[in-house]
Parts: sequence; C-alpha cells; structure tokens
Amino acid sequence: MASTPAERPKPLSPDEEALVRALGQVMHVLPRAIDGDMISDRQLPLTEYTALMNLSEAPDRRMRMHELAALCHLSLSGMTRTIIRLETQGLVKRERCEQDARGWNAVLTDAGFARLEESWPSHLAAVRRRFLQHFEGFDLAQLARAFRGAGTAN
Amino acid sequence: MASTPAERPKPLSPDEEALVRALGQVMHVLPRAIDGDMISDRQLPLTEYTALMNLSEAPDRRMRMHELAALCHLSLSGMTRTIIRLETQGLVKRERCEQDARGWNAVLTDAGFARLEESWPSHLAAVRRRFLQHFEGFDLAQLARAFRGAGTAN
DNA sequence: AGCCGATCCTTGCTTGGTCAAGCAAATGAC
DNA sequence: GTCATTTGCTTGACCAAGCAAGGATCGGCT
Repeated sequence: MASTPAERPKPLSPDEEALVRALGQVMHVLPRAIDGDMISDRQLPLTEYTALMNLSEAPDRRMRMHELAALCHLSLSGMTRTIIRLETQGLVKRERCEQDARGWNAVLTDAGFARLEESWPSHLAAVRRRFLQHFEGFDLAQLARAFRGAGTAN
Repeated sequence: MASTPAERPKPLSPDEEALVRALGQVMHVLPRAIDGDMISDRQLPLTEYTALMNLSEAPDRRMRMHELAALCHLSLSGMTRTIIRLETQGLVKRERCEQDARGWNAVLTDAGFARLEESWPSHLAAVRRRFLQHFEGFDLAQLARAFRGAGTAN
C-alpha cells in the first residue's frame, strides 16, 4: 500500500462519500452523546460503565486486566487507570491472581454491582434512542457482520 | 430521560447487542487504523489530512475557523491547534478576515495543496480497504441516512 | 458617540489516551 | 540452583482534544 506509484485511483462515488462523511460524524458524536447522557443521568462515565458491565458478566465477577482491557477497547494502561478510579469509588477491588502472582484480578464489589444495576437502564435507553432507533428496518445481523469485518481488517 | 423510575426495561435482543458491540469496536479501531495508515504511509495524521482536504474544497481554498472545525468534527480549540501545527509545517497560513476583524481564515498554501495531492490516494485506499469494502451489497444511501440520523439525534 | 450583549477565536487547565521504560514474578536452559 | 528471557501490570512522559474563561471586535440601541 505504501509503495503504489502515483496512479490516480478512482474517487469515491457520491453514495460512498456520503456514507464515509456520515460515519465520521457518528463516530464523533455518538460516544460523546452517550457519555454525556450517562454523566448527567447517573454520574457514571461511559468508560467506567463499560468496565463494570464487562466485569459483571465475567465468571465470579472478576477478570484479568488484559482481558478486561480488550473487552473495553482500552489500552492496558488506560484500563489500569480506569480501574484505579473505580477502586477509589469502592466499585471495584483488586486481588492478586492466585495462579500467577504477577497478575491481578479486577473484582466487582457489591457496591459496584449496585451502581451498575441502577445505571444500566440509562445506558440502554441512550443506546436505543441515539443509535438503534435509527436502524429499524435494517438487517441488524448482517450489519453487525459488516462492522465486525471492518473492525478486524488487516 | 433522567427521571424515569426504576422500571426494568426490556433488554437488547441478541442482534441488537451484537450490533452495538460491533459498532463499539469499529469506532475504536477504524480511526486509529486509518490514522496509522496515513502516518506510516505519508507522515500525515488523519486530523491534519482532514483539515487540508476540507480547505482544498472551499472556495478560494480558505475557510473560517468555526466552519472548518465543524467539517472536521473538531472543537474550535482543537481546530486552532491543528491549524497551528499545519502552519508550522508551511501547509496552511492564516489571514485576518476582511469583513470581520475578529475572524481568521485558514488558507491552504501551495505546499499544503501539494501535500494533499500526494496524500489523498493513501487515504482513499485506506478508507476503501478498512471500511467500504465490507459494505459491498448494502444500500449505501440508506445506510448513510441512518447514520446521519443517529449523529443528529436530539 | 458610547455602551452592552453577542460573536470569533485563543489560551490555560484538565482529562484521558498511547507508548516506552520499569519492576516483579514466572518460565525455561543449563 | 541460577541465570536469561518472557510475561503481566504499573508508572512516567507526552500529546491530542475538550471545556471554560478571556481578549478583541462587532452591531444594535439609546
């Protein structure tokens, strides 16, 4: 890709162009909007909500840092800092991993679970209103496959 | 939205859930991937490319800051700093607006236009390969409308 | 003319992310 | 057993970007 000579490739069609621009807008607006909803509604930023949610679905409500980071689409260091923030709020605690003393488990506390229970309806409503609602009539499974493809491209 | 009582709303269907997760992944991966392509290929970060591109399409290759910021999906302060970066590279210059002495125009220089000319094929290829390719067979116009709706939701 | 509120942009501060370096434990070779 | 390498996570430095406050200018109103 880096080495193609200066041939003039065919430009985007108007539909392609429009789609790319619209995607750019969505990628910019959507996370901020949902984050804003969560904050004004429950004082829980989207990143922290996502961490709590993924933990709650893990066996024994605990997970290794790198695993959680991957699920939250966060770098390992970003995950560390997020967990620290949650820890100071008492929503999560950290325990050394028994099988591997280098490793840590992030563990959802009861307070964290309660916080999640009180927050997920807001998140759900925001996701529906800001996103899903606009895709009624689409084949959602097909769409999801396409997105996953784009997200995994070499 | 903030004041709904603690009724338990209906959870997402599996398809909806999958779509939301896939979107989350795309929003995280895609901009970084294209930015990475642009940097390794042309040493031009995506944000700066976008600014140059929008300027090149403006009449007289110049635009007011707030207008450019909106097109680039950037805050005004973010735009200021991006333009400063581009200015130090000689790709853009700033001129006071004649009609309104508060305002500034960002103006694409010849060097900036040349930089854009040499860079857009890389951007185009990245967008096709990382994104559009995965949506062959979709009704792109319909999809773009849905995205725009989501990006504009109240 | 002179003031007031609105507008345009910049600057300071803070947050949050990445990358690279560091530390500690585990693993494997000898 | 001990040394070298790898792995798991944390920390520090840096950078992009947002918000809020500020300086300058405009435009309307008296």
